Amino acid sequence: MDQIHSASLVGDAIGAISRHIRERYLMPGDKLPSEALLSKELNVSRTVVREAFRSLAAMRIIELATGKRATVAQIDHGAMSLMIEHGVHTDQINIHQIYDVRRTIETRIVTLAAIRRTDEEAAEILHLAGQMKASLGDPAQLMEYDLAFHTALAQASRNPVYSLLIGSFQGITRQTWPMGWKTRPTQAARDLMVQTHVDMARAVAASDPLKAVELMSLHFDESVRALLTAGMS
Amino acid sequence: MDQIHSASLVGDAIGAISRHIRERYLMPGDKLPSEALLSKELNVSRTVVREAFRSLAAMRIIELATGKRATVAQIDHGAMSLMIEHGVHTDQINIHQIYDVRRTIETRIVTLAAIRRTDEEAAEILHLAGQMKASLGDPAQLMEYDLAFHTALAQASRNPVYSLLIGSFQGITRQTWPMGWKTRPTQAARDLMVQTHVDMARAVAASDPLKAVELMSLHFDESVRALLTAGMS
DNA sequence: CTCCCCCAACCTGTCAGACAGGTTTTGCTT
DNA sequence: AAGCAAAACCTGTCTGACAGGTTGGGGGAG
Repeated sequence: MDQIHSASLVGDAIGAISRHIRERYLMPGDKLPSEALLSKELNVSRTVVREAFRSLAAMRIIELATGKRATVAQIDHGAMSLMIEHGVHTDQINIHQIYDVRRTIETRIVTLAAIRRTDEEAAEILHLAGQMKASLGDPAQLMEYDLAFHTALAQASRNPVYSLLIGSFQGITRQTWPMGWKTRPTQAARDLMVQTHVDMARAVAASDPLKAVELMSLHFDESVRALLTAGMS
Repeated sequence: MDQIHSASLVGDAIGAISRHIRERYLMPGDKLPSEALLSKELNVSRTVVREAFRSLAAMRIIELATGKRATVAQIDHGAMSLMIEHGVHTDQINIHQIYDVRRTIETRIVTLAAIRRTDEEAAEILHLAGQMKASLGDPAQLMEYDLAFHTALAQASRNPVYSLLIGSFQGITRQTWPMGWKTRPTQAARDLMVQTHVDMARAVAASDPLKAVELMSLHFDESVRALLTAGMS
């Protein structure tokens, strides 16, 4: 019954299921075998198959739903977001390090967005910047439009890896954004922050990557300064 | 016994355990309660707690080991690496998109590395570049030194998020690297590729970020061209 | 002949209990 | 006081059971 213990039955099952997906070229939405069938094929109990499924679902490699069969999943930032948050909460990553990465990739994103955006995307980006301006009195709402703005830019870059990364930082950004906002006490500072976004949207709409990058850099310079003022070492 | 079904018992348990880590400020290495205790506290079966543990372990938020209690884990690129590979295998991400991201972050990494590297790190980076040169006849070995070289640069950037990202791309790079190598058929092309790394290592050791960035850009220009030649659309 | 509804078969979510190892703690012996 | 061995504890896996969600197909109504 029991063969050589390579590592753990669950680990082996994860490998077998991954291989199954790869070898059959399964695409997102395609169905996987049922737990019962896999447990028979792999000669392990349903418990083991279930734990393997859970592991893959945690990484968003597959998707589970009650009653239905497991399916191959679309890439999604949920898992990475949790991992990043965990890193920050356990002092393995700090906010400045995240800002450095965001600055690096977002300057690239905005360049690509200015070059590749469709007209619909340009309109959406302009719209979101406009909504930011309209939400100056409601920080929580403003933050959501801000996040949506950067997500839309990533989308317009036409590179799903950038979307994935921006999404991954969204969770932790949501927890630190208010800190930066509070340190922009004057109306002028707040107007500037929002205006920078509006101008950036216009630069992207005008297909002017250089201008867009300049504004993105300005935005991050300003944000990092705000965080420092807030006492984040 | 059964209260309102928020979503799923396992989902709730994952939340409860995450909260436990956060609220008690647990750090990597700290122990979590046993499965039996958690199942009693959360009023669920051990099955549910185990599946929650597996999910968190898949995201490398906690670490499991037989006999021992679960512990809080250090951030690690294993899970992200699998997610990226899954994205590529299911045609949701292509190699060029990954190269664009790598180029973007590695030019930043090499700048930071040139500024922040310790003398030990500089020596290690020079050593790895030297090993690449010595492995010109053994592609598999050369690839490993190449990967180690870029990992060492990320390390020297002193930003764990860059290390995490570089590590995440390593799995898929390992699967595509040989393709690029084969399209450098002449000895001159291969020498150039390795020499670029040696020069880059020297620039980092000399604390010359501008030169280092220039070489990194050159390297990626060349790599992307190689991939295109290999017929990667 | 077509359409719709409902049921049977299938599938996942959760529980309880059991047992084989690996790990830690305790307490006794020397 | 140091060291060792047994007891207590813990995780990995299996089995069997049942509630509830999902789906395809067959039969009846129109």
